[in-house]
Amino acid sequence: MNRPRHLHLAPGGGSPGSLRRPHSLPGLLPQADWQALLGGANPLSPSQWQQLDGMVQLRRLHSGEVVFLRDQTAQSLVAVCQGMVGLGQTGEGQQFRLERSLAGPQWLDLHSAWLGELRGQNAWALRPTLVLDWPLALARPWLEQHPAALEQLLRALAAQVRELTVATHDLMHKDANGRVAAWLLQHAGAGDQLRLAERKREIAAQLGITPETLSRVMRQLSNKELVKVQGYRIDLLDRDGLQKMASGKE
Amino acid sequence: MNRPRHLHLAPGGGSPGSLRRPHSLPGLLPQADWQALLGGANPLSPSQWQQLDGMVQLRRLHSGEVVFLRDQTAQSLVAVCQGMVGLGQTGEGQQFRLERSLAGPQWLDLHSAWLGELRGQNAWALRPTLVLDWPLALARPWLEQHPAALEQLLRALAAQVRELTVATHDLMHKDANGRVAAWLLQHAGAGDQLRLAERKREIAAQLGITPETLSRVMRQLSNKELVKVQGYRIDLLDRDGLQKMASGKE
DNA sequence: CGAACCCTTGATACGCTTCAACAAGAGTGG
DNA sequence: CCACTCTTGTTGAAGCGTATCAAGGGTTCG
Repeated sequence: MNRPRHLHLAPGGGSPGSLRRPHSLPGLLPQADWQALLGGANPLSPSQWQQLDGMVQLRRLHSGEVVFLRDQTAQSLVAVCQGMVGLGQTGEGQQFRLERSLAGPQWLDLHSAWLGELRGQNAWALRPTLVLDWPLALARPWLEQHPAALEQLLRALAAQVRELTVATHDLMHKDANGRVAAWLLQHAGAGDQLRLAERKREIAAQLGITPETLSRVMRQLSNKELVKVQGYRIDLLDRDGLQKMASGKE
Repeated sequence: MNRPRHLHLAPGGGSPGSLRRPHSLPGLLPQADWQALLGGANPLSPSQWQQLDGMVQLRRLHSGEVVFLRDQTAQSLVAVCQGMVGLGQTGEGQQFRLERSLAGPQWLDLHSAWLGELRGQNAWALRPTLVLDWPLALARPWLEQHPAALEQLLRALAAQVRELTVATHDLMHKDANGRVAAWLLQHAGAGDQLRLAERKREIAAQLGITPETLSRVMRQLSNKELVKVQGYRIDLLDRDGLQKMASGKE
């Protein structure tokens, strides 16, 4: 009912292979990474893995397919095991507008089911993706027997609160330059090189700006020799300068 | 080190009494409302109340006093028992910039301590306030013995995720008119009348706009006869019109 | 009374969006 | 192989929305 009709191929320019969208689902071995989702520091036992596998439902999704819709009642915890999922509202004309994207393995919607509310956002696969549904009716009693896992779930929820708090702060108080600079620093991690894993328009959407503005900002950063842009490959030339820009100064 | 020196009296106009800021702390009986914070549906027993009271530290704060600072390591769960607390970052010149305000009884910072990180935001009393600190080192073992309470905590965290998600969405996709309209509808609840419990500049800050813009938007709404403004008292005249404006249409 | 605070209103400036056009890459079908 | 289409990113010109700066009125406090 929605988005991509064909989705030939992804970006021009450097066009990293990771962005290609084949019609057939590649080797997504249908397996959940429970250690990443629930384990944390203390490892889970093989029997626990088995119990968990028995409770969940796995779905392999093509690029563009719906994970859930915002007016559906939430009765399960949802995670993306592999691939990438977009979260957002419906804009004009039934089209999805991206607000956030999550790469697996990561929890996708932990909060709605606990509140017994609607999902609140639409979720759809941004590329071939493996998604996990864990009905809360099964999860709740299991978690009561495994407080360590429950605490890990709580930690994941806490991390989301932190991320969203930062996001609202940036939207309120940073201009486009600052948000882009902050995004670059965050996604570069330790290294000074970074390869964009999403289309630029998707990055722009998550920063709350238009693709045109992102393009102009990148050129501006490039002119100031803060970064070097080659298609989807970006080198950070001046971290201090970027940091200053991300702080809103200058 | 910061904000109000005197804070004579609050707003002009209608000037609701709830906004006055006396120098002496009125009758804040130093008691935590555990039922609201941890109970939820199932009631807590008197012995549990006692245990909890023994673990926490209560602080009575004057208007403007600091609850915590953003570069402090979080080792406790913090809640507002009574009064009102502002959350935000430090702007230029060591001044606090409000981003969110929470009225008691409500959890203030549930997430930082679980992550073992810094607070990330400053928190200060917006009026005489009773604040609760619950060291995580004590809370964690107690919660393992009381899974129902832990689940309630998780629910509170989930509610914060939902709120923040809505906030980021609004900041990304709604203009000032839409955000104000949405705010009015949310805070009016069922009734068509609503009395502002904060200064207008604080409301504006939470909406990510300047006080000037808020004033202009209110006049615009008033001219369209969507609302009737009398100082700090606001009557909603046309909920459908406001809803339409909040949706971004028109 | 003056001082301090708040809200309001007006004029101006700036940032970003919108609209439009263009180039490049990649599939499609002749 | 070509032209054709559809995508993405880029660049430019115009316009809207909001911030900024400045001034004035209202209220409370000392």
